[in-house]
Amino acid sequence: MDIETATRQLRAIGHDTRLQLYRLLVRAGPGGLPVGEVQARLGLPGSTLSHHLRRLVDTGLVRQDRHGTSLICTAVYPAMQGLVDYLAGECCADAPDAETATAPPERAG
Amino acid sequence: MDIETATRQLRAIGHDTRLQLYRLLVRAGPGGLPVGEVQARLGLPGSTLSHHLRRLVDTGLVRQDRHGTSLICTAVYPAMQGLVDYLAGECCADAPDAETATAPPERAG
DNA sequence: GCGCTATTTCCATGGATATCGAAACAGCTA
DNA sequence: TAGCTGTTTCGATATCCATGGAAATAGCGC
Repeated sequence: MDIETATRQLRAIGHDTRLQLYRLLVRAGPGGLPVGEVQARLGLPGSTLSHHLRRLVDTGLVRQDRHGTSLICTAVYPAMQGLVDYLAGECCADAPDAETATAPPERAG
Repeated sequence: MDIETATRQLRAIGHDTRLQLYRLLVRAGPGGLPVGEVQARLGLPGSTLSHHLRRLVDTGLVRQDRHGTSLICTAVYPAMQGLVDYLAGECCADAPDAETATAPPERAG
């Protein structure tokens, strides 16, 4: 997990509609949901939804698989897990001794 | 932690410069760093840095305290902890049974 | 191939963000 | 008060982002 990937994923879910969308897919479970179903539940125009979905897919947080004419959207759990792990490990250590314990030596300075 | 706060915080760190900035403050520990020191380390113009810092302070991820003429910036650990907790709990449960545990009845089917 | 449903791309528009120089402001010291 | 250092606000510009209607594409069944 590099910092660039992290920021892109963070920005992807840093939007009300997209976070709701992602939550919906997470709760739908491994079976996922077709785009049309998501559209019906969130009440969004197709083009807008497609735009947001693309963003999530693009950053690896969501996967899409064809199933007939429908496109099934599924939350990619490991991706979010990796992001949470990154935040907790790299950024969220609640003590400065993390520098000597888990954090790599400061490269920037 | 409501979804609106979550998205705002996510968007705040969903930016390369701001995530680097936040990491820097986390690694600096509870003692924090003055703005000038951060500016020197990241090599940013003061106005740009101030803009980003304001964003982080505004969302509660960073705190600022006067110390003479310097302004000490400190990472607010509980804020990030809350965000990580929210992501892990609300969004990152790898099973649909989260619906029966915490989810509202949006289970239209 | 034709028609049907599901989904995306195209295009335009309005709004938010990022950037940074210049000037203003805050607090200390003499 | 004058002057110094540290930090923010002002102002302007370029860029990215969000939104959604209309047209195009993808796959299925006949």
